[in-house]
Amino acid sequence: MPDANDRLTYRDIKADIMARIQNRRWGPDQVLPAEVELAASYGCARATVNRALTELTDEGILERRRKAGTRVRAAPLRAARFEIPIVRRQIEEAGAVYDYRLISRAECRADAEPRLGGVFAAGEPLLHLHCLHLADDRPFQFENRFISLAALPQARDAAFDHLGPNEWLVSAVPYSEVEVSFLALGAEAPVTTQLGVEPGQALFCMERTTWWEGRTLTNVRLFHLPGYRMTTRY
Amino acid sequence: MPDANDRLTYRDIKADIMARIQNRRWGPDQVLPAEVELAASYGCARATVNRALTELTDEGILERRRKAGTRVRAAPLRAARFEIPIVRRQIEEAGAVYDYRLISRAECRADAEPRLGGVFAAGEPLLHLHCLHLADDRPFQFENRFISLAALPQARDAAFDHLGPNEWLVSAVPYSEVEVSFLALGAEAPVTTQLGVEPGQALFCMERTTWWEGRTLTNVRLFHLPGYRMTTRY
DNA sequence: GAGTGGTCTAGACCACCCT
DNA sequence: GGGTGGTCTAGACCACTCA
Repeated sequence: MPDANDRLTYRDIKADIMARIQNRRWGPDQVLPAEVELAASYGCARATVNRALTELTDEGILERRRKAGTRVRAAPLRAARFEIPIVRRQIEEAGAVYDYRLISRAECRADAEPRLGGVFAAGEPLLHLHCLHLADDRPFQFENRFISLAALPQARDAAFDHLGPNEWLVSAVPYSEVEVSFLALGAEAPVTTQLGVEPGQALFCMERTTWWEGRTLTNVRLFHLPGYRMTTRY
Repeated sequence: MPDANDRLTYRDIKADIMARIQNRRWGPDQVLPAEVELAASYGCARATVNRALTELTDEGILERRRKAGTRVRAAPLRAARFEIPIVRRQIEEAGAVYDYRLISRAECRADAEPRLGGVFAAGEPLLHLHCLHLADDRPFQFENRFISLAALPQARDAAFDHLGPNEWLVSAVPYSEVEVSFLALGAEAPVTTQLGVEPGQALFCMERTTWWEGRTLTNVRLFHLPGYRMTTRY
């Protein structure tokens, strides 16, 4: 019995269904009434119920199969959504002054580091950049980036001394396919000197690889200061 | 020009719009035609276009405001979805045999560790558990958990020697509110001995705090082996 | 004020897949 | 075979917010 005389929205229905699940009126693995029945009992159109149920399914609370019906997931399949921050915006939103420095810029081949073997085509020419992102003049994030010169030859003409490679890439090739990983790495040179941390210190690292039409464009490892964490609620 | 004579689905329309954005036919910050016009040009109902545009907005590609219309986000707001794994299922899906061991079980107060101050109510009685999750008899994940005995007194009666606390909690209080963090921590005792790693070794850690009706139920830190990473694509 | 997206309705057809 | 969810349609009203 959710609302009063007013018409129900799909949000009301979502909330009501969620409440029934939390109250155990609809327990784990239990099959819910069919959409038509729910629509009748809520006094609304089937499409409205459908939207509520579809969203709860996307959120991992329900499980739906044609003919089998809708049931409450016994172990809710929880998925956390993390916004992938753009470092400049991240720093500025924290009220600090963003600054950027290019530390080094060199060309190399894809076999320079063993881990690049699985990322780029063998022997492909790469641009290798080390960059530092600062918040209020203090190191905030160290960037170790490789850009494929085979896929993006125009990167050779970009200096990257004032515009960071991320912002350059977003304007050159937005909306590409991306793989993101979070991992923990012990600090090694040159991260240690740039971030001012001890060797071996545990650092939170975000690694990102970007493709465009099947070709690897860039791979980057972003190293954060000790204590950094990514957080979300659900 | 997406399909042939067949009726268009909202997926076709999504794909077509995405393609136009990638081809720069609709560049960054450009305003798209209104829903009614798109519907006319695709030869379908407005609701179908609406669903496509709504999903692209949720995915961070578009930005919509009433009256202002729909525009292409200049810097696509990317959000990555990570499934929060249940360790037993994670191990079994990798084709390994799951095993669980309770390492220690003790009662303490919320001031036992300084970091618990911000999580539990001051001085609250807690159950402190150390657990090990194994894959094929090898350590896979170390669990350092605190459970509020004020909020969950029935935890006192659970032995946790065969059923892990996560599975116990899921059956006791499913569908609660959760905050998840990913962070990097240097290994310390007792993690070092349980996972068999050197002190200071960088470990990927997932921390999770769970509430129910405003009270903190549990806080857990899950430590993974070196090299562990969480990955997703978008 | 007026144009846009947000949502609901009532009806329909179909694909899937359980029994 | 038949019941279920997935999707589309055509129309409608409303809330927001820009100019």
